[in-house]
Amino acid sequence: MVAGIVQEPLINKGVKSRRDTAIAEDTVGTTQLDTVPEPKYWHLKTVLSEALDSEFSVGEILPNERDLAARFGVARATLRQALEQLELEGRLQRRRGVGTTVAPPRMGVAVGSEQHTWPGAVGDAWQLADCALAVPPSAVAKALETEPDEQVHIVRRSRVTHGQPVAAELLYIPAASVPDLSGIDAPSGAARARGVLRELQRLGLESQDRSVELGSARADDAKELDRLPGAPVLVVTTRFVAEGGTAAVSVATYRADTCRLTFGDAGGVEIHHDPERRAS
Amino acid sequence: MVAGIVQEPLINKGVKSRRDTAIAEDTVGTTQLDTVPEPKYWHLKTVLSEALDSEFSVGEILPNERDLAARFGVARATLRQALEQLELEGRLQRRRGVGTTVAPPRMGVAVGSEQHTWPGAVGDAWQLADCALAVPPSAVAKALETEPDEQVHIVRRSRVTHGQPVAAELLYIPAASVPDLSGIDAPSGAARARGVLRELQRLGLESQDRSVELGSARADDAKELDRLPGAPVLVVTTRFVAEGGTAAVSVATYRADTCRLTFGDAGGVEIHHDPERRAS
DNA sequence: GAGTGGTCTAGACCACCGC
DNA sequence: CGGTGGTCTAGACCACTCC
Repeated sequence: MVAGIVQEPLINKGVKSRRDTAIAEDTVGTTQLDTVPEPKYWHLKTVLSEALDSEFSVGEILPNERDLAARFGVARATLRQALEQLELEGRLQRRRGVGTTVAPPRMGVAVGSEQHTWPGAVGDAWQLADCALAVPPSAVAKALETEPDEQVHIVRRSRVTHGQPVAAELLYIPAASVPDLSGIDAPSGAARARGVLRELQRLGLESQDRSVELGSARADDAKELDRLPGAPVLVVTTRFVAEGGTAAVSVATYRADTCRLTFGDAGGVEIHHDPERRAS
Repeated sequence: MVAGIVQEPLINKGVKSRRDTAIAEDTVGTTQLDTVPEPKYWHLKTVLSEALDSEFSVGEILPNERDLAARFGVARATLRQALEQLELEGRLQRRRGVGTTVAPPRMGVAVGSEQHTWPGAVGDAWQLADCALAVPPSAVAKALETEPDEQVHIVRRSRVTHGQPVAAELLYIPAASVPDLSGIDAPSGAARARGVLRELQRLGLESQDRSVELGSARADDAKELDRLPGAPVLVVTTRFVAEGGTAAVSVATYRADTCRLTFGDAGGVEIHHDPERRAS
């Protein structure tokens, strides 16, 4: 669409001008009848998105919010609304006290292959944290078919990819699924977690089903994922079926900003999803 | 946790009090040292979430934002931050000009069974809309292994569950995948879409892989999904492999607020995910 | 301490829905 | 038309990070 002509930068990085390319000028001549006036933050998001494509590279830091807002002639809250959307789409990364940087493309994270495996099988991507005995949330208890006040083993694991934490998981395992824990000395910690998973793997896994939904990070997950509480996450719930019943339930919380969950036979689908260009 | 004692309502629905149960009083005696003062909107979200559980039923409408803000003694923007989170988590539904209502639990939406099938196979959940010939976005072109400026068939479909639109899809099919379209008269529309899919189904499907990521609704998708532009969506990208190459790519946009995507052997996992009670 | 993003306020006006 | 949520403003202060 844009011809090969020299373009004014959408954002003057170094120098501070009164305002850079006022929004009112719109992007080129939109020729659109003002039937439905788009919100400012939406325009802004589009302009910023294009600027990110053409004028910034991954990891580069943007001007701060106050500057950007002034340059575009909008209130900071309005600018922030645009930045929030871009962050939600994985285009930006913001860190308090540091600044806003251009995010790398989302990484593909494999979530379960066709062949069914128990958690903790060789070569899986998870790192054991610890293990405790506690009453699960009622929704999980129902799936496990345990009494609402019955304690189960809860194994915490975390997943790191490319040196970055991407997911935190809670694995709920009823005592009935791991009947013989006599060989395990450790009362808690990674050693015990390892032991519990080893016992679990003795069962024959019949099937597993999974669901994915949007959620927001609880305080503890947020901390582990190096995000603020409330950050958007993809919650992957897996039910492991063995011997006719639910042997375990896993609730894994993935960073929605940096992760693209991949399923299926081969590796990841290599389509980097650019929201502004999805249509034909 | 809450004993069987009579509780003050967290929200007085009918009557307007100066403010209902000030936030400062916190939820019961939290006994927590004020080491890390939680943001107001986070407290608010918790309180509202509990109120939704105990005092409201699905479909019930909440007091309007100005009232609620006044009752809790916060600015409307702060209240809205809490409501936004609850909407993101699928607990609330807000409609401009109407009000805020309590959302039903997210519906499980099956996204592909273990056995691979072409889109348009008998009994799939999609409804054909139309078909056009156009140049796909570059990311899709790369996955299809077509030239960047090569036109492909683009079939639009939509998915309705329980009378509600849940997803909009764009199916990209290179001309090479459907070599013989001679039997199809219609130049466009649902009839042509049907014909193109029928041709596609003649190929042997070898495998398919899928990815899921968070996105925000484009204007046209938003309209079809009955949401505002920018609404959070789960973008499911599927690559269909046949005869050693990519025969088609599907980009499906699901409403993140109302849908829980389910995968796997059996039906849906029946864990309704309540974010506030995920931990033990 | 200086600079960043995160939270919060108290207003205002607009777009939309139903009556 | 009145009432709803959606957008926007111009401030303020706070929490955090880095120097």
